[in-house]
Amino acid sequence: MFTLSEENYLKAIYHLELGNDGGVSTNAIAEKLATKASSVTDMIKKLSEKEVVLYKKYKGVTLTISGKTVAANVVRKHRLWEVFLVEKLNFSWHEVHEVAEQLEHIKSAKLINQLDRFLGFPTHDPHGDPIPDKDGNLKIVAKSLLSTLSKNESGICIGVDDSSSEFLQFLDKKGITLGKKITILDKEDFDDSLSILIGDKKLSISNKIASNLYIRAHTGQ
Amino acid sequence: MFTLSEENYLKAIYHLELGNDGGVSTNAIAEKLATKASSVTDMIKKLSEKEVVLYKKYKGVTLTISGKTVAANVVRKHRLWEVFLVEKLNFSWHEVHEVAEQLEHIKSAKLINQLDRFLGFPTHDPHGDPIPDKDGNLKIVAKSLLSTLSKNESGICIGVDDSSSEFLQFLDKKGITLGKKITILDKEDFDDSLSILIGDKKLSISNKIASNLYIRAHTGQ
DNA sequence: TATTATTTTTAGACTTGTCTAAAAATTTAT
DNA sequence: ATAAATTTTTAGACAAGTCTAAAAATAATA
Repeated sequence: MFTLSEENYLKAIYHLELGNDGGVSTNAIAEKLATKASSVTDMIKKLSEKEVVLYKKYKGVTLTISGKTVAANVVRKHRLWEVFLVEKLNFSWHEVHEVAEQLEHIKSAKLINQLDRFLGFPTHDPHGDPIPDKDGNLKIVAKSLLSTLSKNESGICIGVDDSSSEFLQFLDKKGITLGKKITILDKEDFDDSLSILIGDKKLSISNKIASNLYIRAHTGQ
Repeated sequence: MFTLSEENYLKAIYHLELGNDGGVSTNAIAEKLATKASSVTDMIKKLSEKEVVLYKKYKGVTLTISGKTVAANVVRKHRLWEVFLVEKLNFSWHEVHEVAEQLEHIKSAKLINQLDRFLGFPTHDPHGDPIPDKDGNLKIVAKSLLSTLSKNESGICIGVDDSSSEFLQFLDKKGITLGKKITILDKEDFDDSLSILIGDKKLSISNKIASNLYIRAHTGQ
C-alpha cells in the first residue's frame, strides 16, 4: 500500500516519463511537485526500496512495471472523478482538478469500478485526456494541434494542451467545448491567427489558442 | 483548516457527547479512536489552542460551538457519501462505512453542496442516522426500539442501533430494510421473541434483534 | 583539459502524530 | 480518611515527510 505522498510522486514521474523518454531528473520531479530536490532524493530512495522505481544516483528515475501500474491507477481515479464532477455535479472543467487531486487517493477497488460503471465507462476526462483502464493501458487517439490543420480542413475538438483554469474559462466563454466540430475557414499569414467555424458560429482565434487545442480527424460528417 | 487527524478527533468527541452529557473523558476518546490516552492528551491540547474544544486537565473535553460545527460537517459529509454509495453505486449498507471514512475528509464546499443536491437532499443515511444540515443542525425524528412496541402496533423501520457489518448482513438476509412497515403480530413471553409482519412476510425475530431496530410511528396506512 | 556552473546528494534539523514508561491526579474501596 | 486502583498527564523517543546548507558529482565552457 502507498501513502498519499508516495502516490503523488509516482504520478508525477508517470506524467514526466510520457514527455521525456529515458530517466526523469530529480529537479524535474521537484519542480512538478513544488518541493525541493533533496526531498525528492529522500522519497526516491524509499520508492526504490519498494521496487516501484529504478534509481541510480545522479542518473534519474524510471518507473518499474509495478510502479507504472500504481501510477496509472491513480491517474485513472483522478480522471474518473473529474468526469463525475462535470457530468453529475455540474462542475465546470476548470474547477475539477483541485478536488480530483484529493479524490484520487481514496482507496477502494469497488468504489472505482462502480464509479466507472455509473459513468458509463468513459474513455476520456473532461479535458480530453484518456482514462487508463484497470491494467493501466491507455487508448491513444491520433490527434493534431488545431494550428497544424490547413484551410478547409476540419476535425473534432478532443482536448487541450494547457489545462490552466484561465485557458479553460476562456474556451468556455468562446463556446469551445469537447466534441465540437471545428473547421478552418481561413489562416492569416500575418499573425498566424485562424478564422474558424465552430458549430454554427464563426470565430477568430490567435495562434496561441490554436496551439493548445487538440483535434481528432473527423470522418463522415 | 483541520488535518485528517484533527477531524477524526472532533468527530469522535461529537459522537461521544451525544451519548454522555458533560465532558468526554480522555480514555473514552482513546478507545473510540483505537489509540492511547497519551496521544489523546497531546491532540486535545492542540485542539484547545485552536479553540474547538474546552479543556481542563483531568476534567475531560467538550466541543465549543465552532468545534461542533466542524464535527457536524464531517458527519454530514460521511453520511451524504454513504447515501451516494448505496443509492448510486450499489454498495450495500454494510460496505459503506470504511469508504465513507475516507471520503468525509475531502475538502470542497461546492462538492458537498452539489452532492447533496444530486442525491435529492436526503435527510437520513442508509443506516437511518440523520444527516446534519450545513449549519450542523440535526432533524431528530421520534423513534422507538422495535422491542418496545406492543402487539398489533406497527411502524416504519428507520434505523439500526448496532450498525456492525454482521448485523446489517443479517438484516439483508431477512429482508429487513429501511422504510419497510413492520407490524407486531405476537410477543412471546417465554423468551421475548417477536412474531412480526414485514411487507407480506411473517418472521420470527429474537429480542436481541428487536432491541437493535428503530421504528418511527406510522400514521395513516 | 582545467575551470566554472549546474545538478544531485548528504547531513542535520524540524513538524506532526504517534508510542512507552513513569509520574501525578483523581476516584474507589476499605 | 487513608490506602489502593484507576485515570490522566508528562517526558522522552520514534517514523514520515519536509527543509536548509553544504558537499559531491556531473555537465558546460573557455
